[in-house]
Amino acid sequence: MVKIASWNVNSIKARLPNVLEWLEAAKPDIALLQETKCLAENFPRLEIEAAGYKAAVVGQKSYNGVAILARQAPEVLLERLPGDEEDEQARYLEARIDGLRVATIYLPNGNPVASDKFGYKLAWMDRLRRRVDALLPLEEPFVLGGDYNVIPEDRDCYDPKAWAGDALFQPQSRAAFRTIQNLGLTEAFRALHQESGAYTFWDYQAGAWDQGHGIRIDHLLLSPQAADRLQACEIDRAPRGKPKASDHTPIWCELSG
DNA sequence: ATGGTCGGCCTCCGA
Repeated sequence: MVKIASWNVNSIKARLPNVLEWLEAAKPDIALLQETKCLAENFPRLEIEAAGYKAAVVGQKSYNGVAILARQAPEVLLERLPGDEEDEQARYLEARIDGLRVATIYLPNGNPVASDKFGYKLAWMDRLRRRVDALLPLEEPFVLGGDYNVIPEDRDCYDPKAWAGDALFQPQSRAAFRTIQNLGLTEAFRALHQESGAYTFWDYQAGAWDQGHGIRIDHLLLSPQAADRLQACEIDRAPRGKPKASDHTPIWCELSG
């Protein structure tokens, strides 16, 4: 069995105690992190290694940043999403660990909708679609996990009306997410759970966590060969309730074999 | 109750 988790940590430096506590408690074999918010050379590798994990890192000053943690050093396959040589934002890292291909994804937020940020989001999603298109013919097990910044359906949102104008909830964003899935990927959480109100993000503002006002935007997308092995997928709410929490909480899945 | 919260950091931007 292999346990793969994804967590937007909202700064690896600010969150290091929380991340170390979570690694110790949840014991993922592979951890896909987003919003590390630091240059690769400033990533706290020593502390992560002391916890028993090797890190592959793509960093950037102040914003974005992704990493993959695993017991053995991940074999890095790609450090950026193909399709735009001008794109310098640290949002994608693909690696192989024990025969399994994984990618950590920090998909652009896209707000405000009436700005070029929304166009960048949709273009990034089309690049991801093309990447999936290139990977599927390999017929490999792979997991693309991360902060997709997309609320797939009304039931993934406490108050759909409140999010109607948001980039995370635009019909175009949701359609692009569906298009990627419809290439043949399995969204692990929805494959195993049908309930509404299962969230992965609660805003820091307005007591969203205490009031249960969340959204589900962190997803694990599995290739057919990975989906065949899917045993479990859960959202781990515990880290969101701790002091100095990230605004996201981890999601994980287990694959047999 | 017409606000409120974080993190990084060229004190405002991004979320």
